[in-house]
Amino acid sequence: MAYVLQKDRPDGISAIRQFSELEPATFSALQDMGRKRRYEAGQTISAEGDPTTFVACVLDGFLRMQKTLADGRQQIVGILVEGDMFGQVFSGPQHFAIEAATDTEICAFPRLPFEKLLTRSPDLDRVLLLNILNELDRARDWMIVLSTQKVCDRLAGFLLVVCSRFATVDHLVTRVGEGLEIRIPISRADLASLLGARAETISRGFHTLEDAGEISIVKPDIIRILDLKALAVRAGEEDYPDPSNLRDMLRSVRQHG
Amino acid sequence: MAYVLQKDRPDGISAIRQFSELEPATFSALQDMGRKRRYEAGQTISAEGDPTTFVACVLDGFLRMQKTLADGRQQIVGILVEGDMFGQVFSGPQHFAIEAATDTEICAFPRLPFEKLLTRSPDLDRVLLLNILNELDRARDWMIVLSTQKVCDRLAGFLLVVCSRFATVDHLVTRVGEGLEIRIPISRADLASLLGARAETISRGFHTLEDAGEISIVKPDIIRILDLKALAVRAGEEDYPDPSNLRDMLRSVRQHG
DNA sequence: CGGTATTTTGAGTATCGTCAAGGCCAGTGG
DNA sequence: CCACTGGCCTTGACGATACTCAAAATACCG
Repeated sequence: MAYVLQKDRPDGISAIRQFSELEPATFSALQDMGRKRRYEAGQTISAEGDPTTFVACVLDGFLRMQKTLADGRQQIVGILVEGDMFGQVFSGPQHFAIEAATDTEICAFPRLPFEKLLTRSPDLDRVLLLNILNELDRARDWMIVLSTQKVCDRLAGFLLVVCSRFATVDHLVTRVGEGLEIRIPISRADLASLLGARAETISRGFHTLEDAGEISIVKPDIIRILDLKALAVRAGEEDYPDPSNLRDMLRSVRQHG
Repeated sequence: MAYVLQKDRPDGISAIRQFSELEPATFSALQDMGRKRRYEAGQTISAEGDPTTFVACVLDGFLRMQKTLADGRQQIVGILVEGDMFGQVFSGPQHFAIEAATDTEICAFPRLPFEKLLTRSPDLDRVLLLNILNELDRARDWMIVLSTQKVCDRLAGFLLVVCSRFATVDHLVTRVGEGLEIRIPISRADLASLLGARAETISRGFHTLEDAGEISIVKPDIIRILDLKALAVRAGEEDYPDPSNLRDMLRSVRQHG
């Protein structure tokens, strides 16, 4: 398995902003124990119920966190993007399977050395705590999105989440003139699973939003946002424009088009 | 506001199992800074967007974590029970309001002293980390429950969650002969909000489950479980009987009836 | 340019939300 | 002791929404 070094960004964990705040000693210890791994779209990185042998950090690509239901359906409970960590620390086996949704690169740390480093590095402990708090926030935001009754409203919520949280990731969100253009990195079927609906309904939902003049479907996976406010209303966002989100959004999204 | 001491359990944070693992110095520092507070059902403990001035731990009762949507509806994203902590550490204002669902007693720690203690007490840091990881697990379990299509299936998932996670709380779950009897501590309306449905639909769902012979509605808030396996299948639990859950369940539920 | 996977569209059915009315229970006051 | 009241739960009828299954259209890839 040959590693292809990416020239346009720092190598390995240096690319992850949150690790740059670590003390040099901790950082280099982490760097020494980390091993890069690549996975192709569709590969399983960690199965449900596996004892966790490593803690990892996503460098590039998109991962699905999912659970297999009794009837065989796969329910997606979250998407992992660059900078996200997974593999439970201090806990037993994982409750969810991790699969590559696209080609993916991660940095894996063997669990025991990592925990050992953790106990003597308050700075790493802090980074981890913040990471988990962030995860928790996202999980709850997701619950709000999922709590919406109509599928188009969930779609609106999804688009807003991508705008705010995934804005800094890859080139998912770009500014095109007045509006924003979003690339949806996963298939309709995955999106349907994520939003608790069927692919057909997702499709209809997108076209409903388009007919309402709130978005424009450039290509199936490229959505242009025409009326951010209308989407926010659909999603039930009380405080539009969400100050923190919008600030993040505008700070991180540079003029690309 | 007179505090009524409860005689059948240790006072204050001593009652919370997870704190008993702290080192004595940390524990007593925590005990010194903690202040008990009581709230009546319906009172708001912390509003959405409030800057968090304290971190707290639930001693008794049930709290709602909720968000007010644009249309004024209240969406519940979680229930807090004894031992749960809330009030974000190291983060900005809260994203959700905290309200008392029943009469409630909490122990509040002023935020700054708490964080100060936290930075010099790795044991407290560990407890907090575990608490947050636990929260994250629960949030994801909820997402699985919410991802179910039909409301009766979500109800089934809810009942299982109560059995596993809330088994140790108060006297919510008791064994009655062969089966389990569950007390539902919140109203139909709250339950509906939690499960993303209407109170009417929740009612119909319970009666559908009763007609199917899987539960028996003893009183509106007392549900007897007749067919745990059928509920698990509805909820999409692949691995019935869920080993960890069932073990917890049987370990913690003593013969009461 | 063809073959495959994905997305979209269509028609029929099941489920849920909505609105309105009725029933149950506890607390209150006669 | 009983009637009254208010809150909550339940039931019924109808419209809206989403799921299912099937087929067509489009995009993707060599």
